[in-house]
Amino acid sequence: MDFRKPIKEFTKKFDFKSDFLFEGLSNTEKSHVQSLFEHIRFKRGSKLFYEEGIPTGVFLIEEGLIKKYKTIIGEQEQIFYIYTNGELLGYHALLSNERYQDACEAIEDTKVSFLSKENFENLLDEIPVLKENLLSNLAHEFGVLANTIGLLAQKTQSVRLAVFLLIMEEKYQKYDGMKGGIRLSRFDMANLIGATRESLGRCLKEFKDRGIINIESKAIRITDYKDLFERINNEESK
Amino acid sequence: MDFRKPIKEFTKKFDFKSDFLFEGLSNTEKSHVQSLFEHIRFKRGSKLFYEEGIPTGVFLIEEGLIKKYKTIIGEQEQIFYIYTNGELLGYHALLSNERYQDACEAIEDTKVSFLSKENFENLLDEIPVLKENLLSNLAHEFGVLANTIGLLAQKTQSVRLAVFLLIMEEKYQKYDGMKGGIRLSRFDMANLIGATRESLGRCLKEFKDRGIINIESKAIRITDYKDLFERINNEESK
DNA sequence: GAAAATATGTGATAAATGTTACATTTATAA
DNA sequence: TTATAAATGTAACATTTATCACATATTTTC
Repeated sequence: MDFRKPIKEFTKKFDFKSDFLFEGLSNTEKSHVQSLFEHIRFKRGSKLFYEEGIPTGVFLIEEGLIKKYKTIIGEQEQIFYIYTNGELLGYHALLSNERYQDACEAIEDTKVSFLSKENFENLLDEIPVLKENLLSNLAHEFGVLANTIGLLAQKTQSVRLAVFLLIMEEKYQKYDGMKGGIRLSRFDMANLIGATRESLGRCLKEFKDRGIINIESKAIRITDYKDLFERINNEESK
Repeated sequence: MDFRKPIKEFTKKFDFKSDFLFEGLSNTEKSHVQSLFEHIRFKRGSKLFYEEGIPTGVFLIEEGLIKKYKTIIGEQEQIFYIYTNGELLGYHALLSNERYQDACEAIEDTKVSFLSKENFENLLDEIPVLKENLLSNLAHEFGVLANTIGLLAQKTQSVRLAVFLLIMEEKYQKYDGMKGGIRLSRFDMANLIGATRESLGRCLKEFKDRGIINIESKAIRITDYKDLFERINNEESK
């Protein structure tokens, strides 16, 4: 039995799906949008924007992997989303006329198409369907974050890890076809699932010992999708 | 020293602030909006709408307390927001032309002003500032949910409880001036902070024994704001 | 390429949290 | 009102997770 389909169905709940934003545009409109893009590269570790920074425009990821995070309470940072190829980011601040409320940093070398604030706002006026799409996307994102809250509030670490492995596998699949496996830093990974680095390590080791995943020099590959998926669905909560 | 101000500053991070939605409207517009409202009551325990239900309109809470929750994975439900007086709810599904993605249930007797889907959509067309306000509010809500994710991912149960006590105190303040204290069921409270009912009970007891809160027949009152607030800010994370 | 800094792995231990089981209180319905 | 159900409190115990203290890679910098 193939678990790809039910897994995809499941991971959808944690996907912003912002790649549908340009759906419903005519070809003329699409190429108009295309013509306004400016292509920029970000090296691994560099930031696309900072918390409290003044919004400059939006970024469409051509190829890359980007973490979105924000400061909670003291100085602790929390990653709450990973973007990859085809996703649009940076529009929240523009839509609400506020400063950036979170930060974005490339966790792999990234190519983006940049659209300046001015061009973006013009486009929104010229192409009404774009504004509609953005609105429905914002509403959809609301559900994704709610699902994440539920996951963190109700599931044990190993289930949380199982979920994020499935999510990250798809992200890396889109990013580079999983050529080099999942290569998130252990810090980022622990942060994502709300665990300490050490606990995450132990969880990973257990998965490895059980033959669920394969780890070679940090790169993780899933070998037993069935186990991960059943673990998520069957395992009782906290 | 009064802790009210810094506490308010802090709890803002967990507040949807949807009560600003009608700001910027002229008096004529305001009374036009008013005229379209239909007044409805919901008894404690009754639902305003269900997950997967077809959106009928939006609800402005006149007086009440409402929990928003959704089903995560199996049949487990997760509460991720509590609405009170002055807040508008139910517009996500309308804006995205989807079914309701979550459910809302009155946890205290509630009076709402209901605006039908049709009237709501007409208003959005007639009063552009309303659409702008909704958009910025959606972007703001995004940040609130991200903060909640960080709280659940990084803080211990007792810190999470401290935060929710401060939040809930303000909600009840708006609802009935804290006349009867915080009266959330232990189930809902445990669900909100991502704990079991028993662990929550222990935490509450500890707070009570330390003189931080007062409990009389389920109703909770905060007696030591300073302690709660410092607990949140000083206590190291998980 | 060597040295320093950073990231990762691991084990012992402590602390936090969940589980089970049952008593007690409070709400609900007949 | 009484009977019944639901919610809450509590304690012993099991499990999960965090902390601490290092050893060992792996990267980065000069």
